[in-house]
Amino acid sequence: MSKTELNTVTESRILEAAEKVFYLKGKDGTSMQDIADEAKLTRTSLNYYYRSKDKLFDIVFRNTMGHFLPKVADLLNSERSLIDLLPELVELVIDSMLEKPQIPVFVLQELSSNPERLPQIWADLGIQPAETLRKMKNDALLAELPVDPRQLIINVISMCIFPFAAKPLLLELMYEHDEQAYITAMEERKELIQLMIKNMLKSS
Amino acid sequence: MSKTELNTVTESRILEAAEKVFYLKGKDGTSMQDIADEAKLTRTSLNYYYRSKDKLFDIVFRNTMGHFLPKVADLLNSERSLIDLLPELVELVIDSMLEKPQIPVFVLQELSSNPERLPQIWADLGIQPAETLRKMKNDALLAELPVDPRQLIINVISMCIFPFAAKPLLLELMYEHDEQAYITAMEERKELIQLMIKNMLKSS
DNA sequence: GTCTATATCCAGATAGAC
DNA sequence: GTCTATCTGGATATAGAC
Repeated sequence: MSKTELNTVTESRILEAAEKVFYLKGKDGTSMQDIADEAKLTRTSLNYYYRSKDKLFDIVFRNTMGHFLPKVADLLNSERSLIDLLPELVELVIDSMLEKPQIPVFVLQELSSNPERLPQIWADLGIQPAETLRKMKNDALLAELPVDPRQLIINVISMCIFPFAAKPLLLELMYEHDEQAYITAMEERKELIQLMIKNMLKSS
Repeated sequence: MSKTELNTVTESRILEAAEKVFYLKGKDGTSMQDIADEAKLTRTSLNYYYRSKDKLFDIVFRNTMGHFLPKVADLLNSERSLIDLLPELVELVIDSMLEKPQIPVFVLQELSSNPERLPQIWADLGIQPAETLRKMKNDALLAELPVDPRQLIINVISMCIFPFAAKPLLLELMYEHDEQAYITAMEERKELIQLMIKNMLKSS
């Protein structure tokens, strides 16, 4: 292996370690030492590769958003009606969360203390909120619905994401600490939410 | 005013300041200095009243849970069927969140990094998860439903709570930074979710 | 590239004057 | 009760040897 290859191997080992610890303890709860321990390196080396904690966190945060937002953005930027897209959206979001269930709390906490990050995120991913909102308002199929389309979408993403944000609670209250039972239930929700959507579109 | 009255006035001023800053920046993101500034005191005085940051945080956290969980617990501990209780639960939870919309992220973040706190919370509030789960399984009305009652409840609390956890996102994406429009929409959700519940109970 | 050693800073917490 | 002054520890980050 060449030196630059070794280099990138170490870099990604650091990123993995950083992600793991940041997800677990949050940005402020994590020290560079924690990450160094996890990556089996000294703090100095982290600084060598990523200069500062802020920079390292920033990369982890962007990677996290990049893990699922681009696919969501592709869907939203397509010319199809939102109603057609919803089933795919549900599938997509739940599958992403099953891979990394800690993402919701991690992202919500960061956005809640630093909402000014949002514009940068849209820019990174080529999303234009104003444009998306405009499209939604002009969407012929949506316009005929008995419900406010925004409420419809809020319902869907709430049901997709919240059960992961509240994982510890659900594990204890509903699934008797049985991880597998919890995961199975989350899988089942993909079908279940599709059904709920159909109901919402019918009801008046 | 007597000295002890002045005392308690200062104490509650500190608690208010602590709550405000903890809600905004999270436990690890806040320093005692931040709280002291907010309360217009020196750090020393905080320590005089509350001994340590951990103790202060603990009180804020318990107060927060106490803000809405006792009412929820009362509902769950009653002998009525969960199906009857759901409408009241929706009303209760959404109203609580409208009062303090930062609660969801604050609580979810803390529970996610310290899930071992949960047993203490049940103890404080006289909730017995095992008992509640048992009651749910023996609930005659629930047993006849076409859906897993746990999924039903997850859907309802997801739709009640998530829109507050994601407030910055919704404000930007759906309500063009119009706080009032956002609040009105959240109010409307009380009715809307009732309707969704009816649909869930009908569909097979 | 990775280490040890060190500089700087800031946080939490306490002692003691008033 | 509230302050100033101080202690101690831990965190980020850099310098410089190997």
